[in-house]
Amino acid sequence: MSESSAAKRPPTIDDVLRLRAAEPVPSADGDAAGDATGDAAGGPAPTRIVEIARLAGVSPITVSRALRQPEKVAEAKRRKILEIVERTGYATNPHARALRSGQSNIVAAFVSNLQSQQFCLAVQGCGEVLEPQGYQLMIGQTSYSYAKETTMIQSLREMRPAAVMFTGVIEIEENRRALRALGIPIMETWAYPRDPIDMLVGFSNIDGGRLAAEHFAGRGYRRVAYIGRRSGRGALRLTGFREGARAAGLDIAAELSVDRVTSMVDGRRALAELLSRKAAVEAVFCANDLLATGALLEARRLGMRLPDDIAILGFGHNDVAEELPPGLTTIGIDSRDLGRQAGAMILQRMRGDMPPEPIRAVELTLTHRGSS
Amino acid sequence: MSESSAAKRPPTIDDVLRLRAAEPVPSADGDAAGDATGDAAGGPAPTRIVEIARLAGVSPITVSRALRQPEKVAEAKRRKILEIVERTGYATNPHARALRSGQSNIVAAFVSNLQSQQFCLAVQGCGEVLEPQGYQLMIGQTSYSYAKETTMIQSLREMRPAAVMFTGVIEIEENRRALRALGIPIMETWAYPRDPIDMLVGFSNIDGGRLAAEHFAGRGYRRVAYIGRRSGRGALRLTGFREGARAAGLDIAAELSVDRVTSMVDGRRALAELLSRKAAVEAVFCANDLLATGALLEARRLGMRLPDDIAILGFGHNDVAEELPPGLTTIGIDSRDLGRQAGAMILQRMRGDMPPEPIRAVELTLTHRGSS
DNA sequence: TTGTAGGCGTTATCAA
DNA sequence: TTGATAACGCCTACAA
Repeated sequence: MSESSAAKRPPTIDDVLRLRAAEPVPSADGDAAGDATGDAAGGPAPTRIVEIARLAGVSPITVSRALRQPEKVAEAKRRKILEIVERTGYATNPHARALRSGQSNIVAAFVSNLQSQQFCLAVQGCGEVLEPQGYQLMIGQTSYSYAKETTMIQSLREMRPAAVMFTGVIEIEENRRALRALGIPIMETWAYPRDPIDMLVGFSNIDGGRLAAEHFAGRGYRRVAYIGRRSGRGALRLTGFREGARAAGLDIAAELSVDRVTSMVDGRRALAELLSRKAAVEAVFCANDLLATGALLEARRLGMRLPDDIAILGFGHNDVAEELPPGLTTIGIDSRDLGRQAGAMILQRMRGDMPPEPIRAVELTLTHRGSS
Repeated sequence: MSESSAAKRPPTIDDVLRLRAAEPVPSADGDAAGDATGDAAGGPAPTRIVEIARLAGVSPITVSRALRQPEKVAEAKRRKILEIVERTGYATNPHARALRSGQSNIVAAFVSNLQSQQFCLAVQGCGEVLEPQGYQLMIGQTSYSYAKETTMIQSLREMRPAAVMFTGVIEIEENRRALRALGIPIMETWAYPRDPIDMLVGFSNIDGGRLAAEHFAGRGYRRVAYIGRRSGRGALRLTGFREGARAAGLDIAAELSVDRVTSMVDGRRALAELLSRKAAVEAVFCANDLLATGALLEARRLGMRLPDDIAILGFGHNDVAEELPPGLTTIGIDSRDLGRQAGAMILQRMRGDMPPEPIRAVELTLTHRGSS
């Protein structure tokens, strides 16, 4: 840093412009070591609890208590200790703590896909609850691959987190056993199995599919179609859709299987394929919003009017779905809230309380917009 | 699990349907403990290196070496040890290792916004390089907040990661010092400051802005406008845009400041505001694709033809930008590749090699589509 | 309320 | 190439 030696304030426009591309000059250019954290006392921050203990004139265990169970330390001592900790910038070594206590502050969170807005929201919600309590989220991506899921679950044995959360449920029996064997809180989400490994905040994907069929029936569509995966949650949504359609007397004119969903293009293609079948479909239920937005865009590209020429219904409550004219009708949950609930339950279990109810359901809602 | 006791195979449709909503039954229902990982030898996996040492008839340190520096252990012993480790499912305790060796296997990655496709791609790319080498990414979100950034950087002192990566650069001097004081590899990205803290894989946002102006000039637009933030990277892109516009003789008819960008709606609003000014703008450069897609949608909603009535140019190479008719022209980088390069450099530094060049530039490209 | 003693599981160091 | 010894920093168990 050359022009500016200011600290403790947000950067101004000048700071920002300082970033202007220039010859790379790798390092600092002589700015005096000043009041950076840990240097307040004039030296590097202490790395061991004994140094704090010495400064405070108490034994190490008292410092330890002052940090973890302040109520167990006399007011005066506690204040003095915490003041010294604050001033010196001392930070507990989490490895030593975890080694001795057997308790880590890391919670592993696995998402099927980091690109998914809803999964990220759920993880964020979970982090909002856990981080203020001193836990750190470690995020991994399973990429909808059973092989990768298995590898990551194996790696948990090494990582030794305090708990694990998934944006999904674990289907492979061997993985379920491996998770149970960890002996830590395990949170599954995004479905409603009857036998979760440990805890669950979920919803019934079958109900979601049924809701889709009921919505179509209510709007007067008769010939309907499904686009989506036939495995995992897609299969469940399809099952519910079929049941709902049968109950309402709808005619399922087509079920289009899309195995890999990586972009809207997959939805575009699927709709084009569906239309090429000349099945005279009035309404399409897409198993997720990425497919649905692709289908919606394709329909408009072909000059079709929504919902008159074709109605489209998605799943997932994705943001983009709201913005694309005429607006995508979509079924979904409040993902951030799901994450918060999951975080709160995990927290309870880590603290040793068994939560009153290890299984919770979140509400599925349908947001009606112009596409149906 | 009731119907199915299968393991070691991907789930079939039947397994999936088993997940059908039902009465919540919290736990397992008597499936015999079997060959789950760690149980292959008939008992729980060993948790200490001495147990492996005993089984192999060697001392603990030899097992430790066989795992970390196999070349230093005699062939026969090494094979025997690794076979036992494999068979029993033993996993090294990372806390003990980190405590004794002072080396963690955790790399902290901070993104400004987890919802950003490009940032996630960069983190994914980084993980692709680091995870096979045994490192784990710990992901945090700074939410474009200097306060949160500061808090998270403080928490690094406790976390003691092996390295830190940011999808951005650190502007606040105090934070820069705190990071330097950690004494670990620090990676900054997404800009091109002349004095990175430690290492950088970046690009010049000023060049990006200039590229935008040059593109407009090349397509024959004269009256142009800017929509975006006036802090951080937005300010840099604006600076470059101004320079490019001046050099090419363009007329910047408006500069619209948008401070919080959370959804496309911000872009919609900004364009509406811009149009209300009756500035007869021909082309708009939006500092990011979220704003640009919002602007594009708003323009179409108003019945404007792109690019004839108005041209729109974004920044970020976002996926969605490709799909929205008529396709958004956008400037950007290969984010996954940036992440991979960053990961490789971090790896080199963690292994103690100073990489030949601590600063690398990635290429900015313009993808031309129908919106300009 | 505070302190003493000792060990969590691993690896650095030194010695053979 | 292998091993003995000790220490990393903290917290549990127990005692005062």
